[in-house]
Amino acid sequence: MAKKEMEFVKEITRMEDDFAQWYTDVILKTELVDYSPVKGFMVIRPYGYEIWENIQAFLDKRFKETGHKNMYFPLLIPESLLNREKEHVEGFAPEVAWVTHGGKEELAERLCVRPTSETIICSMYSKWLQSYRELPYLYNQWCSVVRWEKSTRPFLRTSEFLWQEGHTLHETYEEAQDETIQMLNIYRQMAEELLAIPMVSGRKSEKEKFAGAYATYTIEALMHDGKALQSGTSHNLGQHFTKAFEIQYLGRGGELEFPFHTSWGVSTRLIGGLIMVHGDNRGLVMPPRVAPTQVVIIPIAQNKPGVLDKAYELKAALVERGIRVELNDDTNYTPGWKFNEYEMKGVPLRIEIGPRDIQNNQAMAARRDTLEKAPMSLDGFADNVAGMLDTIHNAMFEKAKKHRDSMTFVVDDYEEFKNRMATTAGFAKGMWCGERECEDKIKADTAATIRCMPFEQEDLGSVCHFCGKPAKHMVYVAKAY
RNA sequence: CGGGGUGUAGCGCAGCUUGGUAGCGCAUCUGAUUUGGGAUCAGAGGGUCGCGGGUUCAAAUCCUGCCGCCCCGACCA
Repeated sequence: MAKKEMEFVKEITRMEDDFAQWYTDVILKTELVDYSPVKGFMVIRPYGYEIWENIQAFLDKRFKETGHKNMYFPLLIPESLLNREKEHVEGFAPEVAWVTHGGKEELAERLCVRPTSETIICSMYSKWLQSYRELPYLYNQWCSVVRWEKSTRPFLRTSEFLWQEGHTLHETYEEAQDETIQMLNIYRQMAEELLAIPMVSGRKSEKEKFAGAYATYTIEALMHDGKALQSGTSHNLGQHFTKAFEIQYLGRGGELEFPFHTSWGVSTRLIGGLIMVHGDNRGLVMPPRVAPTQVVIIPIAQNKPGVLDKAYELKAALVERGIRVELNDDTNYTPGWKFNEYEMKGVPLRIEIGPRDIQNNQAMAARRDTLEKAPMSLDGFADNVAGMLDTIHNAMFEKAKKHRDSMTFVVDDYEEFKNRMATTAGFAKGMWCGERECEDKIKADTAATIRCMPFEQEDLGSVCHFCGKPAKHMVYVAKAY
């Protein structure tokens, strides 16, 4: 058995040996994605897509609870529209894909495949908005966007990715700012309550903010290998776009006004994040609330009388309770094979039911996160399972938080900071002067970037830890995906 | 766009040095016996050897051009 276990582990590269290869092995072997015939474009397979559907369901409910409605805008944007806002076009121009022909005829004006939809949405908003009475505009769309990336990795950076983008208009700056922060908070809740990923949230520096934004806010997670992942952004766009697109309305005082604008988005990148935060050398570890399959039931010695009946009875009880459950009664595979298979796929809880268990009015419950196996009573079975899933969620969140905290350090000494970024990486906390020159030097020296100026500011001193000038903000610095 | 690697069955690889009718493991299919941590036996199917050109009686193998993909950087969610 020990030998077989070693053989199994060999199928997935160990994290410690090569984290990037581990990631690739896991996503391919668990059938989350596959590479497509077009470079940089991935196929999301059913097991991966179901994760995205669960993320969508969670967010869509929150969006609607906060007054937003969904809509859909076209894939293609005329070049002239993209060019309307200067910072924006400069930010995205290098990575847009162009449609130049319709059939055999060359188009009079090139059309870009949307890299994001601010421009086309604003052009329509300017047509629609007339009066302050219509504000706020609270809309969102679920779609995919295309950015022609030079180097790509499934989920983390692909040329096309699925996301949602909210686009709202408000009467005042304060309202727009409240909206921006509200949506960031929803993202943070989603990350913590659904994905069990602890986030640092805060504001981006001028260098890192969205092209055309007044201010960008972000949630940042730390991956198992010590690199950070920007996991969601919310932008206060001020009046940059509304002025460029001449969105005007008649205000309360009878004057024409420009509204204040926000946009916010998360993408399928989140799936990459949950893999790299929770996964281990056996494969995926799915947080229970987002897991496509939350519980798998494996009957043992299933041809013995009563076993399969009991297994189906347990499944029915879990379905009744609203738990996503799968029962694998395929006789071509041994229980051991199934155990390994579902562990690799990260199913949070495995229930084993065999003749001995039935005799004792129990089942064996094996947790994926801790790999612990213990008897579970069949009295109140569905409640026991539901409780266990919550326990697993909480344990996974705490474990991820502990890991992040263990890789977070204060910058005392610049040389040590450089050294640490080159080895174990992690989150570096420090005071920062706020100057672009200093930020550029950090990147040149370490390849790390300022991830954010967190809302929860800590007073770590009065001078910049990176250049010695007077400090303005406390920042998190990390290497990023 | 720079650096590195790789291309032979669905997947992982051997064969190439020294040219001679394409092989192994896993997976798949059929049947039987099995089932508390990746079962066993018997049988079966599956290939334009990345693409083009050349040398040769003969090319997976030698020469040549091209292409794809992966990883690491720079750029970005």
